[in-house]
Amino acid sequence: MGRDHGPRQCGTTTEGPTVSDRSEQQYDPQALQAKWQRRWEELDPFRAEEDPADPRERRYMLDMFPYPSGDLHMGHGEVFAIGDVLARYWFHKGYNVLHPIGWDSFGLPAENAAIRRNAHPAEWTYANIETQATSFKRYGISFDWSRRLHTSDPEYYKWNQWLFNRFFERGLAYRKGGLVNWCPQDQTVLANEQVVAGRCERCGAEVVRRELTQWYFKITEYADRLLDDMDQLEAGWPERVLTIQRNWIGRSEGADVRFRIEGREEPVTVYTTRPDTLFGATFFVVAPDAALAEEIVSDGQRAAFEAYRAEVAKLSDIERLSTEKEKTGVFLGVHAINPVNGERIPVWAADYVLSDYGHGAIMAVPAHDQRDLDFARKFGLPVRVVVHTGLADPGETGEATPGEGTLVNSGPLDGLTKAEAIDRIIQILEERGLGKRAVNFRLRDWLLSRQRFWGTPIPIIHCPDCGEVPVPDEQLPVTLPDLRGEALAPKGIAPLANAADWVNVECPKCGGAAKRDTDTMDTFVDSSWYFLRYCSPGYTEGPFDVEQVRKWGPIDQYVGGIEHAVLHLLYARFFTKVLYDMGMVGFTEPFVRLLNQGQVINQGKAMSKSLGNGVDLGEQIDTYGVDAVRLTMVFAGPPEDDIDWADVSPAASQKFLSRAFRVMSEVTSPLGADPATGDLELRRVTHRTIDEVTKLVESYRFNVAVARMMELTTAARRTIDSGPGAGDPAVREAAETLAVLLSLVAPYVAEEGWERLGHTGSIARVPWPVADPALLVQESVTCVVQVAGKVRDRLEVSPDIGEDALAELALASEKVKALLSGAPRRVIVRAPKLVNIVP
RNA sequence: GCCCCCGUAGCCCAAUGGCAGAGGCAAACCCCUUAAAAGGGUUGGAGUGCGGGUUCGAGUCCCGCCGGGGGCACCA
Repeated sequence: MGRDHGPRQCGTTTEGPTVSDRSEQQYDPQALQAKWQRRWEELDPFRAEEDPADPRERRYMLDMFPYPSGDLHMGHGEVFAIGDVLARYWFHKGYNVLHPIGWDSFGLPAENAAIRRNAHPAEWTYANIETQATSFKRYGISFDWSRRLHTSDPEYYKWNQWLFNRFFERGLAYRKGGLVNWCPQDQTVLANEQVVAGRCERCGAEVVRRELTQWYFKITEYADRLLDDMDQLEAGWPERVLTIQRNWIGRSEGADVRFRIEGREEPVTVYTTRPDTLFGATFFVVAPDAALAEEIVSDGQRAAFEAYRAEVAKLSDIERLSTEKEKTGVFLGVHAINPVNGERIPVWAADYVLSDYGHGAIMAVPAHDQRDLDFARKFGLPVRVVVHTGLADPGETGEATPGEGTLVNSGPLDGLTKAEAIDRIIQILEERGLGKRAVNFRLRDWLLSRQRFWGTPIPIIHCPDCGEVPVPDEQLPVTLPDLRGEALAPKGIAPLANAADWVNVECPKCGGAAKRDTDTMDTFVDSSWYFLRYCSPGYTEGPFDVEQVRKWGPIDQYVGGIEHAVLHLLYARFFTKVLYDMGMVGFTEPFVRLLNQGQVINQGKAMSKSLGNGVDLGEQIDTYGVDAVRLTMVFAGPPEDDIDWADVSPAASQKFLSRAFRVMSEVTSPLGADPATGDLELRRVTHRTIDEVTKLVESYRFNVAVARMMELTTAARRTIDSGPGAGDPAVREAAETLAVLLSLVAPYVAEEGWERLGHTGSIARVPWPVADPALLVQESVTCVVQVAGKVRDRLEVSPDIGEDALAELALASEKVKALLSGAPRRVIVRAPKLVNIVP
């Protein structure tokens, strides 16, 4: 990008100081950046004030903190540019704003880099953090740098461990064995939320199932509240995110029904959303990996069952979940008894039943459930219609009939509708002790242990006598041992197990020989509460100062990508509720308003090395300047939309900023000139712009707000060139307004312009302009006169004209009269802008 | 398969149910200039994916298609 940004050498430069040195008014972004970055360091205009005596209303603005994977990229450029519009707006509005920054600095890439370079993950991590911090400062985001935090600092992750202990005490952190998602590439287990379509969310490798004992957070205990509290979010969160979370939590209502299995003492419970179809159950299915299957299989069928189970275990998630896959299964050689009609039905094992949903077993009603029907047809099992829907017999067509209808073949339920039958059968089951109403969730507990190094050690000591013993709070943090290079290489077990000195400890309870847990926490634990830490970043008595969080929280505005809909955002909501129950925070939802910015793509595709379509943020800034890049990000379209960098023009942004800068530089009226004496037409534009930009910023329509700033610039330019000229006080008013509005998006040029207008200090805290209502009223408006919906005439009328007067005026129009024969049937008047005459 | 969102000039995008165009890119032309760059200015161009409906009036509301994006997807 060999472009010269130095001051242009003008051939006409004269000796000594001159009044109109043209280079003086040249827009040189790089020079402004250097100058104002220094000034901001001195002036420190973005510090959040903790003083309780400060009367200003508080606002908390937060952007999702970055992972230090290298320098900032285009995506960061977008989020932070958008977030800064709101943060800076709040500064101008006179709020006491908290706008912090930190780093989500634990995670796998650091570890992989360390293995490659035979180094410690911290070296790579903290070097990248410094690079990003420098870039952020250049990018001019209004951060309070004094609150900076890094989750990989022991001062931070100590509190992950402290919180883990609290969760453990409350039974919300527990260990259990079972089939888990294993990423063979990253050599670690994953939470359900981190598996997308059977692949690792991080690296894209196909996930396999493994039987392992792991730590979990009991997020399912909060499933109901996570769902119900979304009512609080309806106003401030995008509907899309709420829908994704609702789907993910997946609440369903139905009944638990107890079936006896021949040869087994205890009845087996199944969950069904269609208890009304109980009389249509013709077989029973158990998940092959459920303990129940192993237990009840008959001797004669055991070999077949074990072979089947082994085959199923080999399948990857992608194969197992494929909708094209034919149903498979094996008869277990036993029968279950239908509790309502005493019928004997065969028990099968099949992998379309999941061991970890409901009770790992189902009653199969092939007539009214497609999956059961597919299975029944494959294995020749009977199909019995119990809900008459008017559709053809599923046994014949292969199409199950899950819809509404009238119950048949169902004893006491015959003749009832589906809804009536559900209520009735639940009543019958409850009376006879055979079942009860039940609710189920798709959400699973959060698997939080990871077999990797660069994360928070789980503060548990395994003692042969005492079991799982938490590391006492006063011994926290459990810091990471000093492992580097090859020692971190994934071997299927946690790297921490390699540090013998670290692993072998005394049991805090009995003093006997014991071992530390060698897993680390999912890094989503770190980000589940960091927003609370910012309120008191140096606090040593707990994860955060409860009093400070009470003052700042909850977060008024959160900005980040939608990819965290069921990851970070769900986990953070869960943590907040637990902390609420612990009495540590006073709110149940952490983020009042959420904005999901889109992605920056290029030529229709996500940027990637393999496509070679990457755009480098630093290079864009070098070429066009920070302000132009930020303006391009904000102006490209609605913030939620993706930005295709091939469709936008940072060069054009730079041109506009140059124009705006010249307007601000050319003002010749003195500071404090009374705008009331200035050009009325320009004043109207200025005040209309203030009014509109204010509303547009508050409703996130930043791209339109920028368009209005462009119009104001054009209007001022015109007044200077072909109106009353640069000395008119209205031009000063327009230029000063422009500087403040523009400072949300292009802070450098705004600061410099503000200074050239004769002001001192930073523009950042200058009060937001207020539109004069008198200047918003137009002298006359154009009224459209339609006949039968077609525009036939225009009238210049007073804005406060009455309906009757306007109608009269419209009917008096020659053009209208020419089209009317006789009295109109109807006249619709929307004063002062429209009259529609229906002939 | 089910659910959600989006289709407006060549392109990115505006438009409380009320004149389809605010802004930008690109294009063409003009001014400034010895020339170019920079700068200033002017102009043209869609009837809103398709088909119905409601309404005095539909880009906007309703129904059905088509296209694009996203979520869930053996969750009983």
